[in-house]
Amino acid sequence: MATGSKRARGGSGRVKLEEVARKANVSTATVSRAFNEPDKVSEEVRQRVKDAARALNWIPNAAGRALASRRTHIAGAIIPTLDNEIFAHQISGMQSVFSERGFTLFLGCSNYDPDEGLRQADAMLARGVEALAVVGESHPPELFEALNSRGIPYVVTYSYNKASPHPCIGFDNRAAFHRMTDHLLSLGHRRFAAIFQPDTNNDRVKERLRGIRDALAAAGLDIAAQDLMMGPSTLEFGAESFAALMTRTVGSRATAIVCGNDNLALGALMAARERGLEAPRDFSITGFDDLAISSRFSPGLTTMKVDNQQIGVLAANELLAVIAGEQARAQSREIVPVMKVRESAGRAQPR
Amino acid sequence: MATGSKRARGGSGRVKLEEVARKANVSTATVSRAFNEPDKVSEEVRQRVKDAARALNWIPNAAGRALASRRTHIAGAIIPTLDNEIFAHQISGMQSVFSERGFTLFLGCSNYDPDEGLRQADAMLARGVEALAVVGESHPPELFEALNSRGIPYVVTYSYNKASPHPCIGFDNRAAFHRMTDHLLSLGHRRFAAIFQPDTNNDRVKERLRGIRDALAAAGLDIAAQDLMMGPSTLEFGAESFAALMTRTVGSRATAIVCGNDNLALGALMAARERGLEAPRDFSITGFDDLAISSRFSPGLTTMKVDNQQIGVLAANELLAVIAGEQARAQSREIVPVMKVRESAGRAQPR
DNA sequence: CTGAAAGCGCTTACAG
DNA sequence: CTGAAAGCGCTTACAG
Repeated sequence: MATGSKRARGGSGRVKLEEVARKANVSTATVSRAFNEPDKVSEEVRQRVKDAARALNWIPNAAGRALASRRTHIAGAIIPTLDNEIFAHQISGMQSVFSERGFTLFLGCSNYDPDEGLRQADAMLARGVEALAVVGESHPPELFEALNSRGIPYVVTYSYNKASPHPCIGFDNRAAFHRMTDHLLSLGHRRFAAIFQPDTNNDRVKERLRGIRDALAAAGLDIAAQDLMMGPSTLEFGAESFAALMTRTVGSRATAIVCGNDNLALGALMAARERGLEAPRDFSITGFDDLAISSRFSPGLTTMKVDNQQIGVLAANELLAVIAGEQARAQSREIVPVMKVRESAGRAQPR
Repeated sequence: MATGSKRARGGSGRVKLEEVARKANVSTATVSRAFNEPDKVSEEVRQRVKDAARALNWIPNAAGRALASRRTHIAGAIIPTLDNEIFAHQISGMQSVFSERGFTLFLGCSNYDPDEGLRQADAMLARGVEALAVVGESHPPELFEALNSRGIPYVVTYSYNKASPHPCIGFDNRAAFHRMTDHLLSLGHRRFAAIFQPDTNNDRVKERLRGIRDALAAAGLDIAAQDLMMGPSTLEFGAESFAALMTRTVGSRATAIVCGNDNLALGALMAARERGLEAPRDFSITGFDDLAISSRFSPGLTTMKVDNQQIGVLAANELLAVIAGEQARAQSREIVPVMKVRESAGRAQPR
């Protein structure tokens, strides 16, 4: 009854630092220091405090701590979807680095809807994330403005673009597909088709298509409108698209099919097998991602590999370096995809 | 200089509720109510407050709010790994439900290390998660104790076990593999092998193996020690294991191979193809998961499908119901896997 | 090395 | 319907 509060505000019920202080016979300041700046506390007192904390099973309340210290030790990541292992691997890499450094990770999925991405970013900002990673550059300007005006360090992942105003950790999607197309050109192909995932709100896909077109243009070629199939990134769509492409008469049919990813290419290869068609005898085809199955499939799929987990690791490290004040801004890092030449793409057959 | 604080404690630099109140000419209490209990504020004042907030680009500080209200609007999920699409889909389902209800999601991966899972759970508890979902029951007792002693609602996902002391949202792994084994028995198989992922710290895998053994025991059969291959859940291990099993002389060789998941089964099927062996002519094989490729593969893979996204959705809804006080405890929900009978498992061939 | 106390940015019981 | 003010659980500048 001595110093009871005048208003009933029932606490959280959790043990609080004050109780630890009382039990250890020290001030609250000392308890705090014992955990956050241990060298500033004498060996003996430190031990006493830790014993008391353990005995009471105290877990510091992060809200109180965050309010007082203006640190949350929370980082956030926003990806389009977890249904794609590419992004899952990236998150996995980030998660482990952050966790190791005492950061907990918020995860948001935009489902390729920029507004949803913005909403989730706002929710994370309100909760005091100290850094944010977002996939790609296709986001509302408000998102980057919110980050910049609050001085929250961030990186764009998966895309890499020299000219970008944002720190990027990823690879040059355009250059990668330019390279793949050059490979097919060097095999003698002159007639190209493409099977792609949708490019709505997706700067990576747009860049990939541009890479193909750049390479073809340099050889005086292009992809005809009817030879560009765009749809869901499923085996089914890969298969259907392949079937559609093969309805063209042999003379005007593409000999090389560039797919936006391995899944689409594998779907096409399966459809081919059902029709008795074979790569590289009857056509050539390429993918992107180098899924585990792509190398073991028959024919082995020519594709490109990107270490997505590493993208996540690098992104987290850059963000942590900025948070720690080691650098003013996240630095861009370019990852170079590795080309995997296998049997699915061979020399163009004379017709 | 009038009421300046006596101590320099430089704030966060962010706009705060107090400034919104000043601009709108109301008290801080009114600003808070305008957002959290709008009916308690007159139409006109509410509008004035919202305008002021917008003009100042105010985002509420979640730490302050959490401290005062003892609500964080944060939930957490701990899964073994994101490298498995099964868990990625589950998280995806949870994420979207939570996000819709104003909750932000912490994601932790234990990498099948119970201590790491516990550490992440503690970090989440310190940050005030209002609910937690964990995959499976293989966790240190401290984890569940911490949850229970703090009254944090939780669910175990993916596993379902009638006898479990925890609320479970998932399926009965043992029953599923019992069913699959019965299917193979009904096809006349009497000699079984299994290719499985490791069962360390993994109650789901242990239950699956038990399901197989239960079904076999009922038929007076068992799996010989050398016919149980256990290793990484990769195509490679599936392939190697198949090769190893096929080195046995035909008479003592398994005719049915039960795989712990589709990936292992697909690896085995690929190895078979390389050797000129074919299912179901030369052997029968089953998987679990029904990956997209499993139905299109040739032969189509007999397997079982679980809607993992739905598990995530149900888990999030249960947790939200408890948080909202609609029920005292999360309720268990059993999902029933759907059997997909395809060509890879056929009648046992006479030898 | 340690403590008394102010302050972090909100919410909410109380009073009107 | 609105406001004055206490309080949520910590950290930290200041003083010793």
